Amino acid sequence: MSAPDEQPELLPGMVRATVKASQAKARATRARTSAAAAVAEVDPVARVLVDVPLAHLDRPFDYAVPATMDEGVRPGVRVKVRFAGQDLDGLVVDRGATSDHPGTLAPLRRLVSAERVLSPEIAALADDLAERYAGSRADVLRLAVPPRHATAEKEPSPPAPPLGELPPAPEGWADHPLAAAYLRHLREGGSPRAVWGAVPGADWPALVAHAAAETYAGGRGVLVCVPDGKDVARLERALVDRLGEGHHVALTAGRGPAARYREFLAVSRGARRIVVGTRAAAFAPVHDLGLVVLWDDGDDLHSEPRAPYPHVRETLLLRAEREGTAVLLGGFARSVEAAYLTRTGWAHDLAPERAALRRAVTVGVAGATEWELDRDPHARTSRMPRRLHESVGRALERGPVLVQTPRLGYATALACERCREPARCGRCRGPLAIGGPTSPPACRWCGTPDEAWACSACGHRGLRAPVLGDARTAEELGRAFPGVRVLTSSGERVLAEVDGAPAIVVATPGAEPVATDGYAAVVLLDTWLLLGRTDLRTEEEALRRWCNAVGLVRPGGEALVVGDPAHPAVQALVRWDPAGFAERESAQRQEAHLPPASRLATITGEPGAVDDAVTLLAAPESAEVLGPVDVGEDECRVVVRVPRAQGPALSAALGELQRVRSARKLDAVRIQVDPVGL
DNA sequence: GTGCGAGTATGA
DNA sequence: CATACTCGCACC
Repeated sequence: MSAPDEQPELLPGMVRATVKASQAKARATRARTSAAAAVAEVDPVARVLVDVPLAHLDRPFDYAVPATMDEGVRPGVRVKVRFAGQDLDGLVVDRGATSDHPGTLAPLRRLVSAERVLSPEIAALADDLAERYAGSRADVLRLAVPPRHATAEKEPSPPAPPLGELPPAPEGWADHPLAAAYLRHLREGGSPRAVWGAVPGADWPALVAHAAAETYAGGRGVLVCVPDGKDVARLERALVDRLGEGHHVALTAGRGPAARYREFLAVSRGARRIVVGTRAAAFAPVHDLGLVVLWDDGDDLHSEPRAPYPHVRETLLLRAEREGTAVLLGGFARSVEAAYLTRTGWAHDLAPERAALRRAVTVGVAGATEWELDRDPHARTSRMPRRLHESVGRALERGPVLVQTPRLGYATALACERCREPARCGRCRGPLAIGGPTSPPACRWCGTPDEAWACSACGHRGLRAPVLGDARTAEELGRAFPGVRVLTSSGERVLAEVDGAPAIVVATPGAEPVATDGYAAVVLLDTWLLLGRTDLRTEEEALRRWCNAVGLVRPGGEALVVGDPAHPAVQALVRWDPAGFAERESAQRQEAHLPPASRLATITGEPGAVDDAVTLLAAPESAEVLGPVDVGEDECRVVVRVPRAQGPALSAALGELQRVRSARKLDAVRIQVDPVGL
């Protein structure tokens, strides 16, 4: 903050005068026993982001820096300030000689700690994200800066050891023609951006660790975000294999506040410059950030459930642009958003060679339709057609077999027992579901019970709950393959890893254990169930889950899909073409004015408040307002949609709306920009 | 959100 | 005219 040339000495002097006046006034009016503290000689003004939940107060406020705190008050430190009659937490974002505030400045109440927990980069990121998601900086900062732990803060953060000789590079990158150039750029300090489609069976943690090591060896920091703790553990092991101990930290939820803060400090102090973690790690203040990596960006664990609901992909891409870093967006599957990045040329496509894919896995479809499956005597007991049963039997001689089955209760809708036609309400066509063990099936939309249901397609009167769940599946498979070890991994009891011995491993999507040397075969059961949902991302999400399971196969292994070979998502899996699928999906969404070619936002709340908000919203000309629709709990929701180019204008309008509503004390509405599930 | 001053209602 | 209350707005 430097004074303009034409007023060299004037501004600082003015501020000092103002501050002194404020102290005089405070003395006079309150007649405190102790004299008001002197103010710092140089840069007596601290700009502070105060932790207030109100949108219209979401901006820095200026405070006078007492001389006693002169040393410690620097950008990024925590302070306590008097604000609207209460003592609140704040973060110093800047210090300067002058203030724009016309009144007198209150002094900082207390310097909580001289530890600089908010770097300028993360402060800027919080600005970007608050703007983008129409939320407040305070909310973003609550996600970005972990709670202080005084004991952990007293401990020093030992520096990372010198980088030793690196082991030979893993082979997997050779399957991607562009990878060598990409990795070279990383090492040389460049900022290449790529969307990477991993080959099934690839040891992706080793490949990510290699990319991280190249960047690190070139003198820069790395940030890797993965969906869950299981992936963090895998990546940690890969990083240690590659670089040795002590070069990275893991930032995950559920490791306790002390550990969390200790690891955060190791990063903010620059003692560690490689970070791997789950979504909270996206905010890690890595020094000299050179590369951000996001694995499986389609996993909805990357979507933050707390306001303002930022998505890790968005957070990392904003950082990459602002901090000029390289980007690696990897996965076995490809999200529509990732496809959009390659389509617009924002990122390169680090696609695998066709030949490598052919070597990696053979995907076959078994049991053409569920109808056929039902007529097959084998399928009666195991939901597996004979051909599949034989393949699994053979694969079991070579190693473990993964069987993916949809989670119990994943789809609660009922279907015709005979032809699998989804059961629909006779009145409103909504899905029928079982309310409880004794109640008759009822419509999930209008609530009408239907005791005399008959299938509209075949006239059959029997209903089946389509999901059998992993426990039942495991039991059936145990009977079908006597003497074979059957393990399950789902829900509360998730296995991280299984050994190479023959076993049937039944897992729900996302809970698949890694096999030490990969699975001899991967079987996908009940694929029609994952496709039975009706939301926007059903097919993309189903394909993602299948690809992630098939990704665990050992090189040269096989995958078997029980499903409809004519379905586009099943075809994309068989041909292993998630990129092409995402590309087509992306084009379709563009035609239908859906994200990512459009930007959507939802406004949710009491009907009156939502209605009011829509009236108040100064949306861009091109905006469409859809709804409101009832979403239960006396709440309703509208969707606002604009072409992507108008996205920033929509965000700005929504932000302004929140500030106006907060200032006028109107009933709160919840705003979500680009919500994942719609 | 809280605190405060202006403005309005109410009553001795 | 004194006191009690609501309303609106600033909050550094």
